Amino acid sequence: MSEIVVSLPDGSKLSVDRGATVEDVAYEIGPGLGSDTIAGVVDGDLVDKADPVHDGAEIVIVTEDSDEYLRVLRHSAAHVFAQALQRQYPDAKLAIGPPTDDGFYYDVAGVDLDADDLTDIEAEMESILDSDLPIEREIRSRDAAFDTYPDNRFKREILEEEAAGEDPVSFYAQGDFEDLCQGPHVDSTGDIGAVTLLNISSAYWRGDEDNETLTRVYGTAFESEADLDQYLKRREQAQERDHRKLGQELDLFSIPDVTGPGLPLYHPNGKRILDELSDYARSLNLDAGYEPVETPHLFRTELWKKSGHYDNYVDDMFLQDVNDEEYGLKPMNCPGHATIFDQKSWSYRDLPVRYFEDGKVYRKEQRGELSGLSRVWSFTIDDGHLFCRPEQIEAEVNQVMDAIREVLGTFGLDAHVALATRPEKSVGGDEIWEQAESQLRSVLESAGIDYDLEPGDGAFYGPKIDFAFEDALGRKWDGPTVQLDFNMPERFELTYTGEDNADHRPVMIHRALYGSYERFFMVLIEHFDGKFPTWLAPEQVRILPISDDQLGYAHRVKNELDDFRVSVEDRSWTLNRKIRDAQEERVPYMLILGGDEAEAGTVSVRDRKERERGDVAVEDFREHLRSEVDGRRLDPDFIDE
RNA sequence: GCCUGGGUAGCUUAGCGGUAAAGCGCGUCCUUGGUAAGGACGAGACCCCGAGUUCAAAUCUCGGCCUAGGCUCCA
Repeated sequence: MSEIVVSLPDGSKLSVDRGATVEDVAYEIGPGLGSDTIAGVVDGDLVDKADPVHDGAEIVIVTEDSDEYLRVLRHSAAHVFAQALQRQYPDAKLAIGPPTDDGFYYDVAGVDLDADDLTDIEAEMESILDSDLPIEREIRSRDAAFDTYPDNRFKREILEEEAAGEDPVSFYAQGDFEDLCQGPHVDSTGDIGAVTLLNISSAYWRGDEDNETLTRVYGTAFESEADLDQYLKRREQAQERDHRKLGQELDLFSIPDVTGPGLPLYHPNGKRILDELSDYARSLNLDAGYEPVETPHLFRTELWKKSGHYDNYVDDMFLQDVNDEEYGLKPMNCPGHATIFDQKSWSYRDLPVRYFEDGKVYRKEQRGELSGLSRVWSFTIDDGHLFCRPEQIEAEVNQVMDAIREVLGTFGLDAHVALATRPEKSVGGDEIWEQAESQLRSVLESAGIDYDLEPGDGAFYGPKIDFAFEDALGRKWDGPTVQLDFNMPERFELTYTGEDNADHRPVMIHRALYGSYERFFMVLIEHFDGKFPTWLAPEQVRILPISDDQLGYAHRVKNELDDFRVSVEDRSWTLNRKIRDAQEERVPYMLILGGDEAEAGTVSVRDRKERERGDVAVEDFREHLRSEVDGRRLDPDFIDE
């Protein structure tokens, strides 16, 4: 019998018989591993342990201790859901039910479910786990597979497309249930320690909005009840951090019905934070050689016809007739900035030219997409555009990346970085695209940044580097960005005079350090759980007199701290009550003043981390505050010292 | 835009055919307190909007608006 060679995670090679399965490989490595094998990863794909391996394959053996094991277990949990559903709703048509990053879902048709029904299904699932049904792989011919699903067009479609040409195909069976499936699965339903169904929603068949809508049930599963409880607890805590909830509780912003959807109102507390963010971005931009500009909110649509946005996005623009002429609220700031650039002639010596503006834009996003501050109709971009010579791209992008990384560092934020390259429909020649993409890649690599390559995901006008943040519920949102643009300079016929005294086309770079203030604010609220660093906190210090007798002294202390956002608590409450209120509002520092302090001319400091220090000179506290705020430090650290 | 839930005092929610209830917040008074809720009294609601069913609608039906979770989209 001939042999083939496979490679293992530690880089070693192993010879096995041709036709060997994943499980055979595991036994070859060691009998203990062989018997523990649940599944395998072959060339990056999760497969059943009974799948054959091929010559040169990279093999990872999956056991109960592997990272992939939870995925396998959740896939099996999806089958258990389907089994339970079919028992209670025999007419339900199963479509597809894969594992996800933190659970599974199953899309089904032909049932009318609501959230209350999930309880019963869950109970049925529990009983399937208790029955500890063996999960067995069955190989069936194509014809037999089609016969299994005489009236389930989803499964038939999967056989025709995903499993095109496969014969035989695999099924997995457990008790009274079977499902067309590639696997892998755990050995028995009893191996699934804990399951729960989380919510019910809908999805288009194959994610195409022209297709029918299926009912999607989300759930998750773990090896043990304890793991599940921990997950549910963490999920609950995350919901407590939701920026919409905190925005309400901390009086930061609101989006009332009367103002229209996706049109947020910033209250004084929220606006103070936005102003600090804006000042910070402005100082970074000024240091980096940007010049502030300002453009109006309303323009002739002429401008967007010229930029090309009108053709592509007219349905998402807010338009208005003025004296029989069409105007529109700006959906982008770049055409305005390009037009400023175009108002005079430039020498190559002047480049790069860099403009920035906190520019409010208006986009009529799909109604179902609006969500708190994450996706809105009116938002402000910390928008910068720079115009440079092609050979300056790398240096400029580098500078922008440095600024973005400084911002992330200041807030202690993590972001996913992606390089998005040329899409199918694009403008600009091959040469400039290749040059630009390689410059972006070289910036990322020389900075040692981990990034995902997203081929074909660039804008039609140029490649880009995007930074994405996760919200409290684990959803990803785009934030800071650097985008090259070969289109706009062309459309606006922007030029500069080169050394050769001829006209040349500049490259335009769009960049934002935050993305939009709205979304960045959302990220910060959730990231800090409302406990903003002192420099951002709407109220930095609250003075709590123990009784009304100290009110006079409290106001004198406030005056000594008038560089900062300080208030005096003058409600006639007990000290405990005052502390509780300040604590719940996440005020970084409380100064507690009683008779002793008033007499000594000192203050007693408590921070929101519940640490205290008495007998502090106001002067010392003020100096500390100055350095903490100017240093944009993350946590109140007076009491660390 | 699509699917499924939901909209009741400033906030969080209960009530689900007989015109409204609680906690917090707010106001007044008492209390003047030493590191996370002192007490009493009081004010506060076109029960999202419009139409329909009914002797009677916050409650049932339909439409609209807003909202939540997905899906689709995102210059």
